[in-house]
Amino acid sequence: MQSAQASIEAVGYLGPAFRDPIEIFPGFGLSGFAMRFARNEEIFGELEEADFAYKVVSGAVRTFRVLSDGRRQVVGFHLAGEIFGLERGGLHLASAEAVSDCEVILIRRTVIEKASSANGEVARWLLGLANEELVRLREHMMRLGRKTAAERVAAFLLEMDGRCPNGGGMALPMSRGDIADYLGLTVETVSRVLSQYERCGIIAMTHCRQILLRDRRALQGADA
Amino acid sequence: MQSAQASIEAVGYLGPAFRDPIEIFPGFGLSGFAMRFARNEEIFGELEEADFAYKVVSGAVRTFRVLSDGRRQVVGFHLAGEIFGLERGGLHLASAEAVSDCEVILIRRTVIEKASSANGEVARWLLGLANEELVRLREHMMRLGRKTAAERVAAFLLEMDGRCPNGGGMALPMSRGDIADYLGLTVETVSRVLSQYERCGIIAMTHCRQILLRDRRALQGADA
DNA sequence: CGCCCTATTGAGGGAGATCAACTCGGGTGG
DNA sequence: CCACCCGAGTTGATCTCCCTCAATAGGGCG
Repeated sequence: MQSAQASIEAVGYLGPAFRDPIEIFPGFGLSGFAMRFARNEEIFGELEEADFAYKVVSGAVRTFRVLSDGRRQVVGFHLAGEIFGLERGGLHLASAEAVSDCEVILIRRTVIEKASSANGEVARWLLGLANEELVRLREHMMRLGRKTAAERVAAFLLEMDGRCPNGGGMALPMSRGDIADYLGLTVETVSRVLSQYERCGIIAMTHCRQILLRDRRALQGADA
Repeated sequence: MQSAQASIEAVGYLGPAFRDPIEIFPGFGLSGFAMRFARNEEIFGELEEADFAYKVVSGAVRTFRVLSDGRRQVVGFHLAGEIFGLERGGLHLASAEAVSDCEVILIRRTVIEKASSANGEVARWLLGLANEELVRLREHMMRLGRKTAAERVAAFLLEMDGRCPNGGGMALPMSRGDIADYLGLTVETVSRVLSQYERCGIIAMTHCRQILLRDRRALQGADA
């Protein structure tokens, strides 16, 4: 895991690291430049200066926090079109890494803040993003605090089914370890629950990351 | 638990239910009216129309969600000066109840939204509130997903110590059950951990809700 | 083809839940 | 003022779900 700066050369094989400026929120000069990151590469680290916010163009990103003894909590997965790293304050409160090779647009936070100050519509757009995230976090809090392993995995499958569709099923970009750290479980437990669901005919796994929901109703029930 | 409407008469003994309009965010006509709620009374329910946002004047409020089988997750505690019920969308995504007898100010959401549209400063103020909440939720997510019972309780004590000081110690407004449902634990576990901390001399409990942190360092360590 | 990382499966243990008994304290009514 | 009552809190014994440790299987990349 290298820093974003180091990666500019490191991922040269993926193509040009920088692209032309790209508009993020049209009409207010909120444009940024594109960068590519290889799988598992660090995009930014916890407590680093938060100079940029990020928008995923392709691929997937995870944000997470790590305790001193290595325990990791994945805060969220960010897929194409989504924005991350936008918290207030001068420092990032989580780390971000590429789940898969990916391309993201970087926008200077100073530019965003200036646009937000000058223009209420930008401020309201940011507010909308923050509120969407709040809804998701509160939902996830319920899972982490009060749901069983089976219920958490069911909720995860339903969440992802809408977000990364792939020919009738879904193509998960993340590993079992990422899922486990998102759901507050272990790799083994995630794997066991998935196997269980497959044995019951609730899901089908053509590859371990290619999952088809055969009985959405059952999963919704299991989600409680 | 009655609805907010029913409570207007129900809590008459607490004094007048309504007060004169009170400014919430000065200078933009964001004023509301005060209401009183008795301990454990419902302020609003999950999936009810979200006509109002709320600001705590005195006392404490809990917001929470409940699963069909009764499992409860407390999303947050709201003390004097804090605002709750402000999520986007037409429906409340959590219920709110008075932890103790309390007084809150109600502001029409339509008024807030109008002020936000007309005035970027209001929108930025709302954005700031949302971001504070995001920081708190992400921190709490780490606790729920990856921390032990002892670590969660330590984090809770440290959080509350700053928020409800009372003559050198702190006066918790909420029951063990509330704490347990906030931390994703059971009443028994919370009680056991607190007893443990008291036996070690890390805290002192004059009454069960009156707690003094004798060794903040140890708690910060336990918080990991 | 062979290596290594990821995923799966199995066996055993432990943190916290559950079930149950008991204590405490505050409020109410005699 | 005291006796009673009831909800809240504490403590103990047992259980269970998930974690831990370990071995095996699969799959992508050089």
